[in-house]
Amino acid sequence: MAKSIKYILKKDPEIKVGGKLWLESEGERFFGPGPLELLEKIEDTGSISNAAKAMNMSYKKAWELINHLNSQAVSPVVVPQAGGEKGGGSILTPEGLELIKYYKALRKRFKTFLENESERLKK
Amino acid sequence: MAKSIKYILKKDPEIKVGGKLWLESEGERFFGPGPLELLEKIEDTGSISNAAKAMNMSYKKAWELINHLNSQAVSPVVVPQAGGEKGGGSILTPEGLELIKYYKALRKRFKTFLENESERLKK
DNA sequence: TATCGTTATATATTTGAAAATATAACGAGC
DNA sequence: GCTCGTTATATTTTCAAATATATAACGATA
Repeated sequence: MAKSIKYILKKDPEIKVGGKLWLESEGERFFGPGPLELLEKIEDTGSISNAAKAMNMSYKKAWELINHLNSQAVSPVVVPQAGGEKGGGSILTPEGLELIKYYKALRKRFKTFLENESERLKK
Repeated sequence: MAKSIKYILKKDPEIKVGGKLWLESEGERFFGPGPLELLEKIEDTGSISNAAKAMNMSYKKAWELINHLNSQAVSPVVVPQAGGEKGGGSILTPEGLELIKYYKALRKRFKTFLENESERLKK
């Protein structure tokens, strides 16, 4: 009789089931933990540029994430404004705010899944 | 009233929730899709070396994965034999086979989770 | 004891993704 | 029309991760 998994892996240090979630279109990922944080920081700071700085991301990468993200939505989740008062900035649309809300709820359900699976590994 | 998520993302091409799962110890991953495939190939081919070739992985990386994996188990999941008939080889222990079985079952439950979440995104 | 292809390990090389850098366009407010 | 800091974009540089290469040890079999 083969041992079940909980007798195979070490108990100390504790072993957990970890994971990552994202949204994808045609196998290409366009939203996950990184873009979530970026959206939140854009909301906080008012610009892609400042948001990128705040999370130690290059502006280029941040801009590409936002650009790609916008292309997957019916209408943009971030609206850029080049030029203008203080040089411009970017704002989240209601759709952007809803996306944040959705992903956080999804993440919570995933957390529960991972916790349940990690419990299974224990005696 | 804000739109719900299903009115925000494009319907075509279809958008799905994707993800990845692994086993971790102290935040360090030691088992996931790659090691799973490697174990299966070791079972098929009889050696780490051949298994690595079969999946286009360098021997070094394969050896490190196996070494790390063994260190997380109470007793080894792969037993190496350097030297001997045909130069040696490696065999999976019953624990190794059980680990494959466990991970595949876990992956199936995760697949269900992802499918349910992807359904939510549709009308 | 000679052979075989493997395990085990160290070092050198490649390479590809990320970051850094540079530059132009933008447009409200002064 | 000048200034500001942003968006937008191209190019260069960096760096870490992966691969490639090299070498020794292993041990059953013949």
